[in-house]
Amino acid sequence: MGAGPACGDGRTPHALSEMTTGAWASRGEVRLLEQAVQRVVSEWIAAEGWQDVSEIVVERPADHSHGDYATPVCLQLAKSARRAPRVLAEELRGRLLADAEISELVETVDVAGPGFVNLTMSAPALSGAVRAMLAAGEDVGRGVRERPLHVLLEYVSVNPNGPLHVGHARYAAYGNTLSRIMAFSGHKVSTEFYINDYGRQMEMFGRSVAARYAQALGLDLPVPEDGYQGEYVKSIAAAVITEIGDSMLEELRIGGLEDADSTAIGFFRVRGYELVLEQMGADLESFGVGFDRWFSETPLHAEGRVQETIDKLLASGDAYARDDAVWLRTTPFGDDKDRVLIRSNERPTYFAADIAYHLDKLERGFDHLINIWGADHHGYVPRMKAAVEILSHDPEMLEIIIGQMVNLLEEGELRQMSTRRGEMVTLAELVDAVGVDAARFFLVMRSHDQTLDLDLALARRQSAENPVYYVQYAHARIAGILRNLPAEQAAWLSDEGGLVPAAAEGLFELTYERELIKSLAWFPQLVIEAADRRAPHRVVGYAQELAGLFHVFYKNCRVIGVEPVVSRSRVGLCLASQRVLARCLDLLGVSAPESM
RNA sequence: GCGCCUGUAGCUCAGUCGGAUAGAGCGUUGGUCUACGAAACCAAAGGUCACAGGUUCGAAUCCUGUCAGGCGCGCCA
Repeated sequence: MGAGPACGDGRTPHALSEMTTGAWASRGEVRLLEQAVQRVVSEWIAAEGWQDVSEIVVERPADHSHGDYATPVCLQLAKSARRAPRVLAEELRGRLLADAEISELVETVDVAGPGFVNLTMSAPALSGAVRAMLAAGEDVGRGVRERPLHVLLEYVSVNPNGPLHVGHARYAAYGNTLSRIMAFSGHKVSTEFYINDYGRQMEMFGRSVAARYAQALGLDLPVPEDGYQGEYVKSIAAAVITEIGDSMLEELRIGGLEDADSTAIGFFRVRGYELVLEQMGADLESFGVGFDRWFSETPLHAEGRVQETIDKLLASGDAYARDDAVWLRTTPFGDDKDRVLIRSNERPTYFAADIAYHLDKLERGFDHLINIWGADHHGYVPRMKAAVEILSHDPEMLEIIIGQMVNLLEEGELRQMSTRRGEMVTLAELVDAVGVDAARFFLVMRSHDQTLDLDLALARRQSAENPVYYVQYAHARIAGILRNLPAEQAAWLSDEGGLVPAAAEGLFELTYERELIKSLAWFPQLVIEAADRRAPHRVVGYAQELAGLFHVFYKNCRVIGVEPVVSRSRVGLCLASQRVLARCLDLLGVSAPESM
């Protein structure tokens, strides 16, 4: 796969959706029942000569009375086999029970409903799963890819002309969490912030800083009509004054703000954006978001690389001149119209620089490029994908993830944000209000293509009831339990391998234990799904489910003061639960407290 | 007008690429700490999955149309 014609459904790039398994599973410590069932079914289909089904579904039924695993495959096969689903299900049941591998892992195999085959795990399968998790240690759930990809993930990427607001915070949290998940799932991920430090918006920003600088020194230069009115610009101007005093004032008095190429305006633009960028880096860092590289747009222009890229496109015939401008031929690749690279005033467009940037990415040899953009840029997607396809000849090389917006509410009232008017709630303010953990958890809790309502007043007031604490509490609770184990029991922890026997009387026979183990055993697959579907919010949902199952288990199952074998195995279950919870929180960039 | 995203409980949202009786949190009501952490647990109430057709053994999920909301449709970035 990978080299053939595009066959993706547009939601998952086919290059990334190859079959994979968690490390501890693929090492053979646990033979996943699911895979064994799939094997038996496909052998059966081949033997009978039936038409293959697209995927042999083996799922965890929502209803526990339907067993631990279930497959509806007989319903799908009925037509091709020309036999009643329940008859097929009975035959499959026999085949499953006759299989050496499955019979060991399975307690019961039942035919139910219109033709489902339901399986329940055997005690050895349950204890084997826990033993394998403990053996994997901190790496439990880490994925191994048959073909790991080196992915470049670009996100946040804004004009450095103002503080990051909560909309940016969402993309920062999403992108950072995604990078952690993809890396943990077995890919190699590099992250990058593209600094849009060039162009008209930045010139306007430079003028705005200059105006505030002049004003602070008693020269009445008004901030331009389309300039940046926010208070933070005054702070920047003040910072500049402490650095250079009034040494730029005279030049502003003479030259004013009009000439963008003047040394004064240029100075304020550059110094202003450096200060903003510094703050951005600090804010992101304290938010748990770091980048492998910060890539500045300006050198692409200064070093002539934008022009080189355009020349290359002209030479290949993908670009052409018309109406005093230069255009890129993007329509053959699904765009509505061709796009301008060089304006009739001879200045290159933002798009032209972005192409040069993406050419740079391609030349660095990544297998796959991912950009995360806000919904307000989605109209830009077809031209960018067209450009990368022209450069790479691979329509799937670039994947653009569109994140929907954040609606900021205050007591249910919508608050509009505008960087230019300086009306916004910043990332830093959000973190001050609710803390990093709650902010990150909340921002990735929902699917990225759902607009997110964030009520600041509510978030502030309910901070003690935030769902993040539910998960953190489960982790802290386990830590507390293990910390307070009596000496004899505490000694068990030094021999994790000996905690859970392969089989014993009373071992994991309660529903609470079984449900918890099943959920834990699902984790490696959850990681793969969250990574391949670019869906960090699944990790949140999973962590909540797991925490809930642990709380119920703990409420109903004594860990200490029961049969030694049962007691030891439950300590093992606590330990495995704690590790998986800690890993989930780590993937989300949320702390896993030992106590709270 | 065209394109993208969305429409599921009072509110905010999940829903394992088409599976069995649609779930969670918050909110509401009522229970549970003289054995390991009550930031927890248990129970109750609450649904025309926007609407109408279609595809099939089976649809919240896929297709078509309608309605509603958000975003976009520059030689701005």
